[in-house]
Amino acid sequence: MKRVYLRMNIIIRNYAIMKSESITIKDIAKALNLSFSTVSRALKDSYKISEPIRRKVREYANEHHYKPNLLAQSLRGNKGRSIGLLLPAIPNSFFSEVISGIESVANEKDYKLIITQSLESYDKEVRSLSYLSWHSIDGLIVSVAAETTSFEHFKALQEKGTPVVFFDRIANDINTHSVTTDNRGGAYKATKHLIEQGYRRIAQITSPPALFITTERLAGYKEALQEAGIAFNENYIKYCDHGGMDFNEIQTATEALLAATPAPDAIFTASDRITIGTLTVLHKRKMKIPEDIAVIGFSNFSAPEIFNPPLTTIKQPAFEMGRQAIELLLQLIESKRPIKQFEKRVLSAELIVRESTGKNKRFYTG
Amino acid sequence: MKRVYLRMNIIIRNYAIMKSESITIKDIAKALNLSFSTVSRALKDSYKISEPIRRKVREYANEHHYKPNLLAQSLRGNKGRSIGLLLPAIPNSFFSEVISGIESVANEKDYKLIITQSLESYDKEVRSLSYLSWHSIDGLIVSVAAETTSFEHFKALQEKGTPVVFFDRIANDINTHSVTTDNRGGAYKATKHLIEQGYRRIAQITSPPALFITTERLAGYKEALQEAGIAFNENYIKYCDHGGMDFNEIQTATEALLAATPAPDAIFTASDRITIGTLTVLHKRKMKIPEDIAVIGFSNFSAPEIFNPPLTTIKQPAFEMGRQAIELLLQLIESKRPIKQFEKRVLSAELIVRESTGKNKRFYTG
DNA sequence: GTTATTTGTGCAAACGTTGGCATTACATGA
DNA sequence: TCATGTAATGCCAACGTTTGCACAAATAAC
Repeated sequence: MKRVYLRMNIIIRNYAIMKSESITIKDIAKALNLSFSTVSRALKDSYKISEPIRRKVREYANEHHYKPNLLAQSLRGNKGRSIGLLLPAIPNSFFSEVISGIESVANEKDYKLIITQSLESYDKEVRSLSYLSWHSIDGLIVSVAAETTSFEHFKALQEKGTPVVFFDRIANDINTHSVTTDNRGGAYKATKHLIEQGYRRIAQITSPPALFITTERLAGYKEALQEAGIAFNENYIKYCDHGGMDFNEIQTATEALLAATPAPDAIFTASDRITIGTLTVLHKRKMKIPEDIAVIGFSNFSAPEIFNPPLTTIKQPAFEMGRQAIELLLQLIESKRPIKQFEKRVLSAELIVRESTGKNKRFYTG
Repeated sequence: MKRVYLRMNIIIRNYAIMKSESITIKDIAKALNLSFSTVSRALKDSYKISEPIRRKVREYANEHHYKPNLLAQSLRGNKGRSIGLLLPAIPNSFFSEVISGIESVANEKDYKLIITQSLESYDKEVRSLSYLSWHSIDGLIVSVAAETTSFEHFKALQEKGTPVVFFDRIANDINTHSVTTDNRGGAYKATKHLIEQGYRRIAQITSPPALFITTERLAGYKEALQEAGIAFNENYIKYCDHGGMDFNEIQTATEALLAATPAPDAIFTASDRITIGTLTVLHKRKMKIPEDIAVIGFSNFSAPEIFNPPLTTIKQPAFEMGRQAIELLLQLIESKRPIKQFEKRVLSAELIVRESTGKNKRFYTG
């Protein structure tokens, strides 16, 4: 009963906001016979205002559903209360989940989100950045494009005073907050798991070598190999320079691996796009997984268990990553004094074992 | 050679924009000894301005990378040059692709996108709407939540003068532009395909009955059944009231179908979320697809061919739907006189046959 | 009962743009 | 020559907010 009442209340209030021409500070001032500055101050108790007036103003404002005009506030402070978001691609299980995490906080804190996608292209990334800058964003959240090797454009923005937070694909030489998965640890877990399952010739199809995530994942991979006394084989590492935006790139990589002698007995794919591409090629070639070759993916698929076969994955906490990225950004935006001590948050990745990495039945000792 | 030069050029220009404190109309006016109104008018040739002055202003503006302050323009016109986007969920293969389509046009036309998700909840939808309204959006693109049965909140916004365009899940009794898939035709194709493959007891797990997409899909389904002389069986239709946000909902539906006598020999799932849920349940029960039961999905998965088994789908043109939705919206926003004749665009859906609907080998005549 | 100090309030400018109106200069027609 | 017309430009207010400064009134200190 009570619940219904509350809900109705909310709805009615919202309707009112949507319908009525919204009132301004001036209206309140006129109605209450005050100056607008007093009203403004009463609303945000920013200054010494007597209690009775403050109350009167608040009450009137509430009753009439006063909402500050965001456009005016923006113009005044030259702050649009908006956050730029620059990422490789929206329709991507990982990034769309990150966006969702970011959106959840942005809405709550009344920040607009301006989303742009680089589609892994350096040029588009630079263009997007100046676009966002023009829209006077208060801050930026980025995951850099696969093609990007220089980070000057981010530095330029930062020097102009716009706070930047990187997630997942970070620009390592830019000093700011960042949130990443424990790529090294994740790759280590993945590789170790494969070794434990009896695989020895473990290949990796991954993002471009210039990206920090790539080197980290390579490091974790090497670490696990070394621990097991397996020699590192350069030929088993294939890079996708466009982050797999181009299927051919993945196909070429996969086929090169299959053609190697000896061919790998397991593949570690570094992103969902790459995983899809690789699996597509393997299926096309009628290869059995894991009998012919095992596959493990760094992934964010919503249901890897319905794949053929159910895919073993290293799952990244995408939603949480988004949440934390925007939290860090808001911290930078809203802090009074400039922040110099930056946080590099590392979220752990989880190994979820499914069938694509079943025991290697043709175990060998080579 | 030429290309490199051009590219460098773009980058340098963009850097300049990002670095320098951007100049204003006043700066130009001062430098050229003109009044701001003249400068303003020269820049948008809105008024009679002599050619030499126009040229001088334009040149100066270009040289100094003048970009109008969007915040100021917004305040003046009470138009934020921003578009609200309200959809059930961002991390969803269909919607994220739609967003991508919308984004591609929005960026090009310098519109900000304010994205909100309803998570299929009516309450959250209403709240999102007033949130968007507060942010003085110029227009709204919506796909309504599964829970929604009343559309008053949209009407309120519309009456306030904000143009609205619906896509996919439309509010049928609101008079405005919309873009949908040919749901009826798609469902017809799906059902007919199943029939042709030898299935007779065809079930449907679908969205709530209040949604237009649901009734349309049901209509197409019935049409195909009737054409084949198969009686419609109410028990074979299961609705997911929360659009499948809750896995239990799907599980219950699927299990109810499997428990029916006679159990269906094929299931038509109406969205990716539902498809995932249904397949998960079927796999958990070790049912073979299509031997034990066939599955076809209304879908937008990026790679249904790597599923177990490769999934037959009715594919919706999601990106294109997004593009058309925003095009229609911009048409409404930018039109001088009020538009009264509304367009209901219907994009056709494509049947892609894969293994999950292989021939029914235990063909029967019942 | 003066003079400081505090407390509360109002005035006005500013953010960058735009557009109505006023003004100027010059040309046209009677 | 004077009125009228027109083209080009300038002036100024407005959009809604915030905030430094001024000022009045009330309180405190001497």
